[in-house]
Amino acid sequence: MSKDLPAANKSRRRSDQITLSQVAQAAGVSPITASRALNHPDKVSDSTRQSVLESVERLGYVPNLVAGSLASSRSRLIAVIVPSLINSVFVEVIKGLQETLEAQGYQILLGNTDYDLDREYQLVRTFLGWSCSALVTAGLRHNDACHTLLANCGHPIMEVMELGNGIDLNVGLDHVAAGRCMASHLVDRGYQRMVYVGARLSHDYRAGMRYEGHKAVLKAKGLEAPLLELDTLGSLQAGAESLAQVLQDYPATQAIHFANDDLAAGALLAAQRQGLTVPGDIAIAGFNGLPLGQHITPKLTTILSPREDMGRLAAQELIRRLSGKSVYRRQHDVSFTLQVGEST
Amino acid sequence: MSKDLPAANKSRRRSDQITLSQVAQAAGVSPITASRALNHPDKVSDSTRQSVLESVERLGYVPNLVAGSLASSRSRLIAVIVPSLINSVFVEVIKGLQETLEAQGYQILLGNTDYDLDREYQLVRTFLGWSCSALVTAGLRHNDACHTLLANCGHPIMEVMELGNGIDLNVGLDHVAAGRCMASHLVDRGYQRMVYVGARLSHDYRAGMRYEGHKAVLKAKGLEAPLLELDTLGSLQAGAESLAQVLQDYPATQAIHFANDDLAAGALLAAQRQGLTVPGDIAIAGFNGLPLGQHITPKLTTILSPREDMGRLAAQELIRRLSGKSVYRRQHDVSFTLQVGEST
DNA sequence: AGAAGTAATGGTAGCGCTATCATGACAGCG
DNA sequence: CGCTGTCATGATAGCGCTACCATTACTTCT
Repeated sequence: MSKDLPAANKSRRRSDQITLSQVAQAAGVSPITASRALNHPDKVSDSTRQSVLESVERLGYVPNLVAGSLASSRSRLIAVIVPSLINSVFVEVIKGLQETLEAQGYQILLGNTDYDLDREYQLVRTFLGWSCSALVTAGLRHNDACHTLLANCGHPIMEVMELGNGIDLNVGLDHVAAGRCMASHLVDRGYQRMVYVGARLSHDYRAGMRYEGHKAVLKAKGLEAPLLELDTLGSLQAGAESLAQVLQDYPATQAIHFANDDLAAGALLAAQRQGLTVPGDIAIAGFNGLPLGQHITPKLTTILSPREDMGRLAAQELIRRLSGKSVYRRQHDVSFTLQVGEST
Repeated sequence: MSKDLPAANKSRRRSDQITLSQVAQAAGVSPITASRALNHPDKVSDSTRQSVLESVERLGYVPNLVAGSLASSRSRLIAVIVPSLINSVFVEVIKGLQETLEAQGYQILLGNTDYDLDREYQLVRTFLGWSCSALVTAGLRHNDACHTLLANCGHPIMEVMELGNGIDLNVGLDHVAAGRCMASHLVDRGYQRMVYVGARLSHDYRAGMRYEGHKAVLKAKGLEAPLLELDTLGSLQAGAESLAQVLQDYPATQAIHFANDDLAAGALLAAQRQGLTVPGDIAIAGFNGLPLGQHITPKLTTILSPREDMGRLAAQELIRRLSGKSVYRRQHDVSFTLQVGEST
């Protein structure tokens, strides 16, 4: 009769979701005990836990993680910030991260910077607002504000992809060394005149680091190391077009060292269409070790980077850190493998 | 001297983050006015807004979105649940979603079911716990519990990829029609004996729907429609292997209709290696319209599906819905295009 | 002139959960 | 027998923010 008393009707609940208090009431315990039954099962008696779980099931209770996070300031969210989703490399890292993190009950908050460091800063701010348990960024380069924020936010930071002097944790590989590795291979094969082809090296600065390695090797041998930088994203199409460009700008070229397999495969397939033999007329090398390279003829010489493993390892180290265990190593070199095909 | 009074020290704050109250105090306004200055800028005077923003900047305030979401029960998080990240198709849809949603200030919570409907249910539960503004799922198939939860949770639901009788909003294409389209093309080309090759059709049931379309066309012409179902994920490698299998099991086959371009391209490249001419010895057709298909020789006949557009359109419709505008259409057919190459 | 609206601001009281401390019951100890 | 320790549970009081209602100072309208 006296329900909905105006004075008592101060509730602001907008959803009529079941709350933990209702579950607790149904189970005949206090809300805090119900909370413990769900989050610290070993801290309540077996019988209590049973009856709480039974009530959860019966009422269809869905925990409000927002409220839980606010109260505990722990969210089990992990922010993952990548510069691109078009480039399958980042997707494979995400895959490795996700597989491992989801298994441990973490969720991924995904951010895409489109290679814009200011955008990255904004994303970091937003994600910090969600009290993420940790942040993962692709790469070691940030703008100053972002770097400061990351360094001082108090959450674990994992920087993946490249190896170097990171803010906190770091899993990656040495891109300069990878560039050196491939250049050495090409020199060993006897090529003297070669061009490095990359796409937007200011964005894909890791490809730029590989060029540095490439250049160092060639200079040491007294060879020129011309660079062709494309203004498009790396793609099969861009690779095909760059082949023509290289043959025009550097007609005597014997080998092309591409910044990635998409470009390399595009060029290789284009060479085939034009009746050029690879590596007879022109040798072609890539980077990444995409499956495609091993299915085209001739098989592509490339450098295999363990992308999913990188994600998995990063996730494992983060989990170790989050569970309070001492970190095995702050830095992990996942290394790379030269995969000699038939295209060089 | 008298700081840290035991009686006053009830605070449970673990982080020493700046709060909105501190910003408000610094700006000489009440917390609620500061809140409005940030979230409803048009509801405060220009001078107030200026001084609040100035304090935000000076103190380095990062809004606690968890607290905001709890208070307002709006999170600006959008859950995106896909069955796989290996399959680039889903990544492209995510890309389209993200591009559009991030621009509107929404963040993506990413979930991967690995084609497991129970896992999907768990993810939906978790994401509902985050009071997501909306949920996007790839596909119309869910288990009963999941379907009930989605239908009753009160949030907008967007089901993408395929067209059909959805829970709420739906953007996709008709996969049965796509299968019919390609089969008709092959029949028109004069092929009589053809095999449909798919990978794990119980998982990739949309490929199964395309097979249904394929079969219907062939049956209508009085032709057999044998199916080869692989037990691996679709990949170049699987495509290459399936070619041998088809030639062994169905030696008289004239054409192979593959469930996707990865398989088709793998088979096409394998055929080349084996000295088979395409389409002379064997015709090959795919689905998706991946760039790779247009770079191999002969160019692959395939069906182009607008994956990024699908994501963008889905995001736009969701935003329209979330901003309270009436929805233009609950269902959108993004359609597909037959792309005739040289492989058929 | 008085009613009625609008714009800018603030006080209060939650959102649903969990950290913290307190309580009572019972075991083990010299 | 009192003392300390562990276990299971509960009462209280926030976490940081915003919805809701109230207040004040002005406009505008009939």
